[in-house]
Amino acid sequence: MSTLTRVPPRGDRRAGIVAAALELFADKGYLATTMDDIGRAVAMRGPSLYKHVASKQDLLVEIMERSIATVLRDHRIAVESTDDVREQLRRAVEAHVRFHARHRLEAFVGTRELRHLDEGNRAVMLSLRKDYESGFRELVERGVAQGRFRVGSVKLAVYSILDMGVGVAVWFREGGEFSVDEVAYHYGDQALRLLGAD
Amino acid sequence: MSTLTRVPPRGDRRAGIVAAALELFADKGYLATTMDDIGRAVAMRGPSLYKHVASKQDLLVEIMERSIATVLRDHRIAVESTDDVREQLRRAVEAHVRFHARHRLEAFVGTRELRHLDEGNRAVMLSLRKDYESGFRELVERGVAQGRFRVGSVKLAVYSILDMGVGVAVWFREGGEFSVDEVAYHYGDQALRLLGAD
DNA sequence: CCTACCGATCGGTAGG
DNA sequence: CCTACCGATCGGTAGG
Repeated sequence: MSTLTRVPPRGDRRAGIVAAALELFADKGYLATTMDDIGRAVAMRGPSLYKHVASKQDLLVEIMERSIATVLRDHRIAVESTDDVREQLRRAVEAHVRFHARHRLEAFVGTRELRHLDEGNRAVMLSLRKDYESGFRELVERGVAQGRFRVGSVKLAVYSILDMGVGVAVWFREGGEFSVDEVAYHYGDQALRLLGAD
Repeated sequence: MSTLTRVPPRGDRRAGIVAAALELFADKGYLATTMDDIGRAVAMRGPSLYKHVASKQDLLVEIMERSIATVLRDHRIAVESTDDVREQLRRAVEAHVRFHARHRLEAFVGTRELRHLDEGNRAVMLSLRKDYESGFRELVERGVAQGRFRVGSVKLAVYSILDMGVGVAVWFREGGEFSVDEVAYHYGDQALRLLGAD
């Protein structure tokens, strides 16, 4: 019976395509990746992809939107999980680092392919990234106001903490010298040191 | 007389082309930049560039080689300028940050376009970057051995310090809130805090 | 989901 | 340093 044949549901097919695109965009770059490349990765011809996605650009947008949504959600959860600003900062940094270790490819594509987003999509993405940065800035400012952190410059401290987390995506390997948890813990610690936290 | 006419010397013409390529590669990316784009920036047609450079790839190689050579030289000078490991580390971080503030475009191209280097060139570049990283690692290890630094992990501390410096290239603006010197000083300070330096 | 194909782009060469 | 042009590639559409 036709209801028994294993036809991958529509959503799964599309998800597979997005996953393949993510891997290829991260590896070769958006421009260097062809629709044929993506098709080959999911056992189709390039033109067949258009039954599932509207365009190559659409794939990039979907990847980036999912990424930033995850990051923002994890950040919010971390900050709302406690009232102590020092602990909030630690958990926010840990969430930041966990994302960059677990979603290395998304992290790459998210920053390196920003310029290949269409005008409107890029504006939205940049604004969401700004929000994320602001969340950290407010956290550090509050810690300073409460006398819990001592920094030369809030702005430079925040950039430093975020950038060192972003860097994790470059070198982290599953099954390597450090587990995700270990890296998250160490980076939380380093961030607190950098902030002169009590 | 012909010796009086202002013909730009050969080297200058080539330097102008490399400079234009740097700006375009950083802005649009290597693949998205056409030889016509570069030509337009120096008031020529694309094909005319081939009188000065062998290929588009050559331009990328030249940009990257110059970059890494500068970084390695500045690092060496910083380390050789004193015997105190704490001061060596501070000066090495300052040199690292200065480079990423002053040569923002080179920094972008140097990391983001690595994958568009031909096999051989890429191997050389990766090896030189490894050398740079090793220089920092040895510095931190020596500081730890001398009891001057206290870190959870040398490796993670070095990655963190390097990555936060790399991040400077993203947001730094000449004439902005901070001067190059201020940024270099603050980052040197943050690195020492992160290392638990005495 | 496939083949055939369009229209546009691009690095590099020819030949002044 | 320029125009003309080659050969190859690519996103996307037509029409099954």
